[in-house]
Amino acid sequence: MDLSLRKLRYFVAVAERLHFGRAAEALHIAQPVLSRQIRSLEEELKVQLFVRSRRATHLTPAGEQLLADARPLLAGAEAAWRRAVRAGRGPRTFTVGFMPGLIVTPAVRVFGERHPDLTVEVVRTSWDDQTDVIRDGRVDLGYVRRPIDERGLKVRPLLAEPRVAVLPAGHLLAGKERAGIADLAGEHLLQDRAVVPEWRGVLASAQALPLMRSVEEKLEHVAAGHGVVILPLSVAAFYTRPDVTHVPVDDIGPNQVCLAWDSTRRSPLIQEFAAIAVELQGDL
Amino acid sequence: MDLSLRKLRYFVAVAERLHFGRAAEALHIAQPVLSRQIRSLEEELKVQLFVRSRRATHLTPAGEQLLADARPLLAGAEAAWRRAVRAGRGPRTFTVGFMPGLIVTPAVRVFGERHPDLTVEVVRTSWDDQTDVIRDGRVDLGYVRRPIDERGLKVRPLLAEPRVAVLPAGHLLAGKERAGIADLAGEHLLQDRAVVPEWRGVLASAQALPLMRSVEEKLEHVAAGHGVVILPLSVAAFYTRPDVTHVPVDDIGPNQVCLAWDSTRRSPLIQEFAAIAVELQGDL
DNA sequence: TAAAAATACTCCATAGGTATTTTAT
DNA sequence: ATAAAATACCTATGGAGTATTTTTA
Repeated sequence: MDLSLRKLRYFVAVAERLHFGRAAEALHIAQPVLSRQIRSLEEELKVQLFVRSRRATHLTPAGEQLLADARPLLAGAEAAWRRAVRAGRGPRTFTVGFMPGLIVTPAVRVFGERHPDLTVEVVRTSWDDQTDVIRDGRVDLGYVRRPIDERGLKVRPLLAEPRVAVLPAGHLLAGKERAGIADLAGEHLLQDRAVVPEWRGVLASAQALPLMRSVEEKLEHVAAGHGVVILPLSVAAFYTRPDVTHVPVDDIGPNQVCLAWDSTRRSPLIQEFAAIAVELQGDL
Repeated sequence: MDLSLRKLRYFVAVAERLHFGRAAEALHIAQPVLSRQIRSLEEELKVQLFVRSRRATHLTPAGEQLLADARPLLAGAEAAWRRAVRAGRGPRTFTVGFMPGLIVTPAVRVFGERHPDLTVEVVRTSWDDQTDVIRDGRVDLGYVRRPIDERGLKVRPLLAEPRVAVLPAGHLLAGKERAGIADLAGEHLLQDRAVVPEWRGVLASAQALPLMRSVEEKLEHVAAGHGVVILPLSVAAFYTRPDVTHVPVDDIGPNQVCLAWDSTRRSPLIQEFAAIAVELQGDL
């Protein structure tokens, strides 16, 4: 009758690895336990989820379907748990996430003044977790930068800002007024391709990306001459260092900044914060 | 670690009734079992959910918060279960929901022709369940009529159609070209107020509404002279009967018809169906 | 034949039941 | 005094473990 979220979590672990032994290890349980739990899940649903063959395990169509639903469901459960615990402990809080370069303080200040009883918290996010923190309840509302996976979210465009190429200070293009994306041909893009779709079609050297979790680390690599990064203007302007400059790039579309929140929720606080943020934006 | 959906379901039952005994009865379990399960949930979360006093049980703030998240979570679990089972049994299906008066066949036909392997099903919905069927996975996409609770849904406006007052054939307004909402003063509205927000401000007789689940039943009551209903033109035009007519009402806004689907999902099939529906709409 | 998953078994935690007690009005 | 929830106590199922067998490229 009730779907077990534990079994669902186990299922996702196996589906991600397509290997019972390694999934069991990752879950810190014994392999036979996992085999039995998956089998039990299959019996409850009366549906086969995996095809087990000698040297490979793979998903059935039903398994694919379940996997698609499982992740948001688990994130939702985590979010519900976290929010309930938070509501029970101490003062009421409202948490805002934001990506580097975005200024949230004015909106937070106005919002905080209207709700003196509320503790307003602020969390800096990154490309990797900017939407995860919304889905799993760590923040109530996030300032995000597109492109994002909008599934499960309510997204409200806030502003668009131009993007620039960040270069070593000694670069040919350094100091130029503007540049075209063609001028970057041959450069190494120190970034996930998906973030700069316009990069397709550029003749560029493809190398393995070093792991860079923060803007600071990206700039370190740029300064070291490993390549260039494309950043929203406000970010490039914020993280200033003498050995790095930036030039606007004409044919790269602007970066869209949006407000986003969990689409299953309609808290008056979320609505109010969003209204304040939009209004303050209009003032600029 | 894992939230138990069973306990969550029990929690919702108690939160809805604020009475352990009656909730236990509704759940077909014994009252002490329910007491223990709720207590166990409170211990897992380390948060008090209910305040139990002698003749009343009520929710704590944490309980309120959990209740807000619980329902979509349970609906999501049900949807995931249902879709997995469906994907496992027989041929792949795509299910479309629609409200009375809406014509879905052209879109279904085009979509079905492009996917000969797919079984396309159609489900008629009502005011009460038009969004529930989306949330709990009974349909993949729905043609809905606003206003709806948009939480958890992705909504795409499709068309707007004028609304008319449906009257007995012998009514004063019968046969008129147009009417204003003021002309309906004193009439009994056989409908949920929320559906016709413009009705506020009309001097109208307030009576208990008889239970009417379908358009047919509403028309029966209109014919019997019990009052009037406001319907989208296409609905009034479809359900024709000799003892009932309708007149356009000027100052009631048009009814908006939208496509809606579960916002956590982004299936190519849903996208494609939506595109076809929008395109066919443009042709009219 | 060897890696991978399934089965066999044991143990304890948890969900269920009934009977009874506590509690607050 | 009494309605409502909590506690006590018992049973059965389900999840966890280890040891072992089955399966198939």
